[in-house]
Amino acid sequence: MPSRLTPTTSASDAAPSFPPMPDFAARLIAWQRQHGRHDLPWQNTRDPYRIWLSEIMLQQTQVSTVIPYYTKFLARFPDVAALAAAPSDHVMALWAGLGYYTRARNLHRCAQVVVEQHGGTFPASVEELAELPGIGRSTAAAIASFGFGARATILDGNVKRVLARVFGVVGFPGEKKVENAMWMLAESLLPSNASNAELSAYTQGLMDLGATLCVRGKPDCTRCPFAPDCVANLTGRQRELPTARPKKAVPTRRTWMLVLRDGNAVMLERRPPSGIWGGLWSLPEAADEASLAERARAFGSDGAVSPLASFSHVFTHFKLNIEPRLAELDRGVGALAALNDAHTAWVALSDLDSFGVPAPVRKLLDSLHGSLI
DNA sequence: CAAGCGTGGTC
DNA sequence: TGACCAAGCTT
Repeated sequence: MPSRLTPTTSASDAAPSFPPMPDFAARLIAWQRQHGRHDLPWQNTRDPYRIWLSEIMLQQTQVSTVIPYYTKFLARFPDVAALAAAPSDHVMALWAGLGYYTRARNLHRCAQVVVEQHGGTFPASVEELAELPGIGRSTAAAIASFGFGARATILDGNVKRVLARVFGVVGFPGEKKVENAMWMLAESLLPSNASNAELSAYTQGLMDLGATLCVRGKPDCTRCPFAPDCVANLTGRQRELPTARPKKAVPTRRTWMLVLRDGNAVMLERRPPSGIWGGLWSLPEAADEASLAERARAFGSDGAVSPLASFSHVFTHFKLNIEPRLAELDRGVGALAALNDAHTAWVALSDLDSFGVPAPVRKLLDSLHGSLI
């Protein structure tokens, strides 16, 4: 029998077991009610639509980043029917800047499935929720817990960090084996005889503990209800748990972007539905200087292309060096409008809000707009 | 299964 | 200032 301070799971353990933790749920619920968060914009409602919308936006995204987007979406699309009926381009335009654009597409599809196959009402079970586009196991549990008081566990970044520290779970949580062990542990910690309200508070408590006390950098163990039992706290290993992601070199790519300008308008191209910035509107690109000049001529420019300040943008898995080039046309607004189709759009620099434009491209165009005034 | 998928916060 | 990663899901 290992000491309760001994890590009891690792990548090589076939059947991990964990130290006992009496009253984990009761202590967490009590802590959440006294010290947790109760005034986030998506709290104090049982409307599954609002809960779902917030949970999708919060995937891999911090609360402070989500709040303005959540407010915008709720104002424009007050219910699931309004969202389902909206054109895809409107949804993408409103999502622009938030990242992970597959979420926006799945959000829209999910709204349509709820309307067409569930009569406009979100299903109440975790199993049915998890079948909907963009809703995985953890998000389904969050929606079911907050919306219906269901007994289901989440397992997000907060919970992984809390569990790794409190129970001394060793191994990168992104690894399947470690994640599976954490799902088992999280399930085992759910309270057995709790009310709907208590189950909601329990789920919120998991998130709140990880987001406000058991943070990555400097966890505030003095205020933690699990400090007397926490493996990381008792052994001074808060910094080592959870186990960090294995380091990997980030490759660099380079692209040339064409700012084709006619007066106050620029030309945008719709990107392919999958891949980086899928489905968004961006600038025409080429793999080198000469190819870009060729594209400019094909669009009717005289071939005079001038350089703008280059910059780089870092994604999760690669770094992109962007070489913007400026070319000018003088056709006038009326002639430009006739060129627009499903893949091409001439857009006034003052009207970019109507299009889903990637954040770094938006910044480039905004700076250009500013310099033209 | 691991890889692909954005952006901004934080230190 | 670059490293690290956040209320993960899909392929």
